[in-house]
Amino acid sequence: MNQPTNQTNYDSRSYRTPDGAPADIVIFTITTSDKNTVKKSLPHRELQVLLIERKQWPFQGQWALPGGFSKETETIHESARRELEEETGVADVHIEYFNVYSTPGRDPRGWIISHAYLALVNEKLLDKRKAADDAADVRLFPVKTALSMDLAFDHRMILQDALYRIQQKMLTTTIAREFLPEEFTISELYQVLQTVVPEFEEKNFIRKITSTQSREGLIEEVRGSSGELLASNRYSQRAAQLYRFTGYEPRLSIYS
Amino acid sequence: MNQPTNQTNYDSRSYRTPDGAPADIVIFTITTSDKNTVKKSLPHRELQVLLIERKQWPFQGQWALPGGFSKETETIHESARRELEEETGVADVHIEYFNVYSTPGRDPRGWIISHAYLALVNEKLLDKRKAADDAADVRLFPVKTALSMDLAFDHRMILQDALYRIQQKMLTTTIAREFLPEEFTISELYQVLQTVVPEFEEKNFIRKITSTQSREGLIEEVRGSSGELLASNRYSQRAAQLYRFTGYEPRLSIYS
DNA sequence: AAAATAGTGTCTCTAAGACATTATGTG
DNA sequence: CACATAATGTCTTAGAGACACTATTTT
Repeated sequence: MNQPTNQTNYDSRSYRTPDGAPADIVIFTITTSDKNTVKKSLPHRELQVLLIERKQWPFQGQWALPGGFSKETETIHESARRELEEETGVADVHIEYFNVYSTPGRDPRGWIISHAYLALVNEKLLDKRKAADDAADVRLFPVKTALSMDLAFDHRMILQDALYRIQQKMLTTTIAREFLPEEFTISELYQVLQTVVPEFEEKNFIRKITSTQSREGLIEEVRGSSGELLASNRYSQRAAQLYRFTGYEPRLSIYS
Repeated sequence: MNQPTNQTNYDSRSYRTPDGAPADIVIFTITTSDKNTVKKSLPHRELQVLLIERKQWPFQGQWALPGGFSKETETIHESARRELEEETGVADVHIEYFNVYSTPGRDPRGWIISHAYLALVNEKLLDKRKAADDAADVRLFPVKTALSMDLAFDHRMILQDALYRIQQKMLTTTIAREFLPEEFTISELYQVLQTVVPEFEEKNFIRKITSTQSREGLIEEVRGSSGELLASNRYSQRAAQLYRFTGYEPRLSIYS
């Protein structure tokens, strides 16, 4: 690309250069499964991560984060999105960059600098893929389980860092929406938050989240065509008010 | 490093590999200069960024962020710290990674993936360096000025992203401490916040920051050996109470 | 009626926010 | 005494936090 003329004495070949710049992706989803209770009840939810079993050296037979080498003609971000689509069959989901891993020796193939992304994929979207190729070498694991496994490379650390990041983001942004349908009940939202951040606990959550002044329109009631409030009884006998995110993202500050 | 034996058919030389993985560093500082008022007064503060003038192709003669290629034997983080120390003469300051830049063609020297760090350096620490080598090719620029300049590579965008990040962090963490002495007055803290985030405005700032319950020990009064409160009259006739950060970092949440 | 979730009533306490007022010490 | 910053007084409003209580619908 536009090589200048006075390229006096620069030659990249005179330096040792990296052997690759892959993107690795921590793909999170939340699975839901019905509790077998007498009545309708809230489902059991669990935070899962997608792993693939390596077929070749190095770390053959071990589980690893999906990922792949980026090409000269794309940004690493594009590489990550491509990889995500290959593994899950979905595009246009939340994907964000969070760290780089470059400890010497982290990859026996050479000097390989890994760029770690995290993606949040709604279970609904993953289901399609599952039907298509139910390969035994691509599986969802509960995050807790994955963290106790002997993963390839430094992927355990990457997963740990990703978990920390998603927990932080879950409480400070509205990414919880990625795990929810467009319209959801307060209980669903609360469950999702608790699934990702087990320590999160707010008594009177419904009170806080719906108080007008402070939350100032983070979520809003869903109304029908004639303005009446809409509710759902997916999870309970008594129908619950449906809400949706408004698109408003509060700015947080420790000084106000 | 520990090459396994069954390295069946992997050869990194069969792929196109990157030509370098540098770290670029956005070094922020806040300069203070006395206003010429009749009485003692708060100084004028300005957010500055350190730039260096390029001596070679490419972008010869243009200003750029300090940075350098990372080596195979170090992490990129170590590379960034090394670079920071070379340019400023200081170690052990706040430095954090924030993004990667990999748009094809961003560097005419080839496929070069830049890792962007931001560092916060106290003006006091930079002064030492200034005396040592006052090279005209290393200078502080007000951030606003730097953003209007034609910087080398995609450094304008990197600077823009770094500014956004530091503004966010300034309000959600206690990094303001990096720009303050150990012991500071409420006005100093407020000034630093406003210097980095001009939109930040809190009437009754002193009330909020010192109210016990909500801030719950973010800062604390400085006391002398016999327990008496210590104050400073650096900036005013009436001495102001000195405070220090406690080390406590509040966890923020939009849901509570 | 019991189960399971949804939502309200009510109370106390304390912070938020606004704004005027007072305090301090020196050129 | 005027200047420039520091800090308090006072008032209103409203949320936070806790917990008991009521509501809804199906098996």
